[in-house]
Amino acid sequence: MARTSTPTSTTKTLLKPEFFNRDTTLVAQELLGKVLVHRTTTGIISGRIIETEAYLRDDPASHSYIGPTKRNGAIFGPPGTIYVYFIYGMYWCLNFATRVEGIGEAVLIRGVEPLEGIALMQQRRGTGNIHQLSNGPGKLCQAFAITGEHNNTPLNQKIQVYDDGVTLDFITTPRIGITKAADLPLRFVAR
DNA sequence: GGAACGATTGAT
DNA sequence: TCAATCGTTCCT
Repeated sequence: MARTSTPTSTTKTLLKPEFFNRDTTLVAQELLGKVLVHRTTTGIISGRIIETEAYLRDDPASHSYIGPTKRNGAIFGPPGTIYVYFIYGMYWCLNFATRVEGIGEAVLIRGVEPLEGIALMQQRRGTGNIHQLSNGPGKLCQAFAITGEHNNTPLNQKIQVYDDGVTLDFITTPRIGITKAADLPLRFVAR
């Protein structure tokens, strides 16, 4: 993985809610290189974020488009609020709400590079292939043991994101798996 | 109350 | 290319 810069120290700074209280596209881009952590009862699982997508207001592809409901309420929560939704009857997907409370925008975490807890991820995913552990939104939630119980909870409780000084080059593409607003360049993938 | 569909994945 | 699988949404 190409890195445009490496950490100058081992400092790990937890992202504050204010990080998410900004332009959603910018947040999606800047989350690349940050480290996602889940402190589970069986151990710490972590990985570096390498793929994200932005979902905006007035965006037909966004779950928030229809306005606040019981399902999507977390998207309208305070910045950094965790939004986990169940999809295709089988998988969970992880998002972080952006902008001030009341604004329905979020960033979908689509892929991470495994760091800590790889054995736990392999166990949960049922494969030993490192490259198949968390390279998709449903896969990473399975690997990280992230489910609906985490929906609509604040950042930095059991699930955290920290900055260790790494920034990643990225490319921009249309979002995956959507039929509405499918042309918008709101997917960001680390090179 | 019923039917269609979805920000996915893995097998065929 | 397609089945798995079920909560949400939308239509009647």
